[in-house]
Amino acid sequence: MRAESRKEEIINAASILFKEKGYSAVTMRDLAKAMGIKAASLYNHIQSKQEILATIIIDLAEMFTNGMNQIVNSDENTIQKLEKIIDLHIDVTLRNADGLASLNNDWMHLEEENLQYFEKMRQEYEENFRDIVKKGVARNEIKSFNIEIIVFSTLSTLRTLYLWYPKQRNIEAEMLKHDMVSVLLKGIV
Amino acid sequence: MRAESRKEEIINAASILFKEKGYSAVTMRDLAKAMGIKAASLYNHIQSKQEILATIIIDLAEMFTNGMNQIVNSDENTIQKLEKIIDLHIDVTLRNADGLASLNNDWMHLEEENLQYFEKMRQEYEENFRDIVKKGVARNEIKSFNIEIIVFSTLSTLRTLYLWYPKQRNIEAEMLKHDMVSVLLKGIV
DNA sequence: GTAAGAAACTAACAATTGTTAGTTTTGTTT
DNA sequence: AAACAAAACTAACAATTGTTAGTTTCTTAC
Repeated sequence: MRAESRKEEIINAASILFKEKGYSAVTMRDLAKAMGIKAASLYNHIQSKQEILATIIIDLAEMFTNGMNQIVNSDENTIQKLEKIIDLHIDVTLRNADGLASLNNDWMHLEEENLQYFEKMRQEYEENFRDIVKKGVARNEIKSFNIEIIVFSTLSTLRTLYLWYPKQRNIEAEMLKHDMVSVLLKGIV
Repeated sequence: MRAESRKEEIINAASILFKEKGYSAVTMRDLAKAMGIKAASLYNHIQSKQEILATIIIDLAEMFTNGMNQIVNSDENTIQKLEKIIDLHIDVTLRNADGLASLNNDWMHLEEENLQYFEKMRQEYEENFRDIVKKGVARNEIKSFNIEIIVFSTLSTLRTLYLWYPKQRNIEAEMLKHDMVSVLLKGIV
């Protein structure tokens, strides 16, 4: 396992604090205390509080974007693509559940270019998702409910995984993937 | 339509700002500007910033608690109860979508008694939900996937409605209820 | 038109914020 | 042991925060 750089340690500590109280409510003194140093010392490793937030969010958003691009460019059927999207969310959640809190709740505190970049990625992600569902309905692979409702309902669950999965001690990733596919696609009744 | 008191106007304006930036990032001067007055003038109507947050969140949490208690104490079957829970979330969302942002994202900034009261209500709500699903599985009204996954998945979608529904111009409440029941209970495949 | 309450205002406060400058300590390499 | 970089420190800053005190203005009822 690669040794973490001091900067990475700070970003990980920040992810946890941001998850607990949100970006705006966490002060640099809070973060320093969590690291066992003084606030001014943080600036030997990072440029600003904003840089921390941007690093957390943009890295994660790019993971989703890259994952979705691979899925879109594959020649699988709709159900297989949806299964891969579920896999993608579970994988990213397992890798960085703390950071996903910032992506979901604090993206609006990004500044200028990073905010625009993030919003563009998010919009394209949702459009790719919607197109997959739309084609699925057109090909009768998916029931023809309102498309927006299907997209919203599925995406809500996947986006909120970060809040829930870390609390579950006895659910394996494979079991989660399997049951999640079933629940989201085939229903519970 | 009943005339809004000045205090209610302030709380509604605060709900919108809290939704956009979160409780911690909204200053009393931001709120005053949105009301067209100076920050100090707010204190003729409210006691503190914290009181505003507590009012928004506790009122909504009590709506959910009361709604859930009615459902639990009814003698309907599992599917009917789940449908009523979906109805409840849609109704509360339609009534106060802005406030739900605070309930979902800023509850941890409540202080002392209100924080405890909220956490108690939330925990009981989730337990009631879980019990309904559990009974449904035991009676073979619901497929026997992992219960936690079913509860999490359904609740995630319902809790996130506030983010999504206000943006939909051409979805009627009745149509939303119908398709949401179908998607969540019967699946999309 | 005056009394009274509601609702706005100005001015200021003490505390906290992110950040910088300059200095000292720690740890490693020669 | 000397040299050097990494990483910590102290002290302070200008701006912003929620809130209070005291005062003025607006609205309504008699």
